[in-house]
Amino acid sequence: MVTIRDVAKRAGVGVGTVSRVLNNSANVSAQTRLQVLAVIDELNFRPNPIAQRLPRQETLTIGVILPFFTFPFFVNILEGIHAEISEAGYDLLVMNVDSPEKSEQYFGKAVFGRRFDGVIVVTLPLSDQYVELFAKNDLPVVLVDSFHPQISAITVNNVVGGALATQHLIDKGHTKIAYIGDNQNDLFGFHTTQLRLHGYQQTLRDNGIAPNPNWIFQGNQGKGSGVQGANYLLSQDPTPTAIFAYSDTVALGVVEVAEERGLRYPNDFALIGFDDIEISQYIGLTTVRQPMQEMGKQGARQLINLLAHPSDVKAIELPLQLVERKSTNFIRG
Amino acid sequence: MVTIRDVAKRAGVGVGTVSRVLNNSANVSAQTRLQVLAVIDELNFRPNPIAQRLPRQETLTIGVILPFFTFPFFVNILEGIHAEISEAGYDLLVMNVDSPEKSEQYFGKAVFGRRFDGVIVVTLPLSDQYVELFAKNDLPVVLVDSFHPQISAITVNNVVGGALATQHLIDKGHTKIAYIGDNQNDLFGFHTTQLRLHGYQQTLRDNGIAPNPNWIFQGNQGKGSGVQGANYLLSQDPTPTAIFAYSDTVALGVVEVAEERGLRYPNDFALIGFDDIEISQYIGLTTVRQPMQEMGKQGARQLINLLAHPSDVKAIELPLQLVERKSTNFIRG
DNA sequence: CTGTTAGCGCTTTCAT
DNA sequence: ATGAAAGCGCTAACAG
Repeated sequence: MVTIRDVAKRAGVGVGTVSRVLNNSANVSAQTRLQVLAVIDELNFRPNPIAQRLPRQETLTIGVILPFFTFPFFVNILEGIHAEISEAGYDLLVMNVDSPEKSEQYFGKAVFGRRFDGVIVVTLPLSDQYVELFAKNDLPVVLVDSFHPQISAITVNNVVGGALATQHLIDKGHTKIAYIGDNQNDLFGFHTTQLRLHGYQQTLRDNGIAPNPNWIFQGNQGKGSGVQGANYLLSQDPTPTAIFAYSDTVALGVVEVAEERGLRYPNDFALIGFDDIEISQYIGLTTVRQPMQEMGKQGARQLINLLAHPSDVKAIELPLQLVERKSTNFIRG
Repeated sequence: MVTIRDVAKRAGVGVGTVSRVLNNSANVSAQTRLQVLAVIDELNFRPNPIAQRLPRQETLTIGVILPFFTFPFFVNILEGIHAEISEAGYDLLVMNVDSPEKSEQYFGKAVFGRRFDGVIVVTLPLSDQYVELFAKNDLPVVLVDSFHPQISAITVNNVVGGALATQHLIDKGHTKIAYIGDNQNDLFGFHTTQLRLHGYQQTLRDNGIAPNPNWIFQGNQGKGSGVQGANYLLSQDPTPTAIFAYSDTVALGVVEVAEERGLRYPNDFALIGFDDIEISQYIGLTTVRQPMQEMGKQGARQLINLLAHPSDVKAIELPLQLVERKSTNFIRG
């Protein structure tokens, strides 16, 4: 293993000088620089990143804490983050939370471990306690798809999203509109399902429609919520004509049940989801699109900015967009 | 920031002792251990991982080089790897190759960077040159969905996979069977498309069917390959009755074109894919399932084993499984 | 069993 | 502009 010392010796200079050319610092003559560079090349020397990090007191790595790593929503956000972070020369360490204990464990690792120069938290809520801990340790954090008043955050407006979806259904002529939520994440403390529900209820009222509590179902397991929800709704009397599913994944469960029962959208019922994951275009699902990759990118950019300007906290809200496909496209004759 | 020195001082012992209790090494009296532990707790001390890595000469992190991070196939493999790696207490650094240059860059980073204790390469081929470099640097590598005779590898048998798919179609009564490959990855040097093609051709011959070169199409862009391939095949005369798509993603492209033209499986044509990504179950696509997550897990386990026993190289082949769904389920009346 | 000390490979003053 | 030297926080060999 060739070290900076070897290079210095061979180039006939001090290690300090080698370090300076490595870091492009001023105060090194063109002459010497070239010489050192030549030796570095000759010896194929690469500085040991760990050895660099110790005296610099930085890790050059960013930690990302996120749940359910394989879900398309999170993968897309992660891709956005990864692109920006690696572009900026930082390493990315992914912490995949698949149980509440992991969450606690990773937050602890992040705050106390001196492992990261900054942290991005996706979807998971950040408690006041941790906000304080992050602050105390001068560790920049940004939230993506989550919110805290004192922390930089990239969000969409889920109430507006719920309203968008509901209004679309109403515009299509529906009045008997159901909502299937998903409390899967209650354990982790997400609360988007409540926000979208709120937008849904508000919009119904704004249109003079009284929300029917029998048409609101809160499941607790992604696609499973859709399955349970669809079965539940189909057992109601009267039955709703349109379903607003908390997420595209939940909508998938609804589709499954519908197929089993020989029902198909848009003719037998209307269906709208949320997120616009890739699969949605293949099954013709109308949905409210979240700019997932962009959310990741912006989050990463905010963090990188915070590294340089620690007090430049800001909250950014990205727009949601209705994507209309055949699942809501039945025109009553 | 509290260091090991602070702990030592406060506990009235030497730093060596503190280090020993930190690393659970023997030779420290229960008495002292308890005392030190108390102080660690009191001061809420956590050893600085970077400072630990330097003298230990290990990074405690594993690098994963993989392409197209967001594709379900890779996400699933990655999840398997992540689960095992983090279980074993290592950090995971993901290097997402989305262009040939990135590939070169990341391999260089892995070999020369002293950043990793070991590396997992997914799908990308490992050149002899790099095999040598990894060896020279005593850096363990394992390949997942890729192969090299001198390196531990987790693979499936793609020739057999091609045969499985083709035989299934033949068993369903088809003789006019087309293959749509995908050379997208040629740039990156994948070659699975050739292997599956080989299995396809071999199986046709074994069944006394002469492969028709007009029914073989090599696209070059995932779903796009399916789109081009389907359009091409539909312009042939005669037209095949069944299509074996290189991957489920390619099959998706075929479905898209078919829908545009008002064709639907299984009645108008039969379709089989490869991989069994999540979407396939929703669109009723028959496919050859790869045990993606298991491939990742086994790869990680092999690597962890190599860390302890550097010469214990082994090649593992995991089984493929035909998953029959409606896309091939037309029974000729 | 335990304290002391010499590094790990690099960065960064501090003189010169 | 540059060399020497003092750490960064920890581990591990050494001496007791």
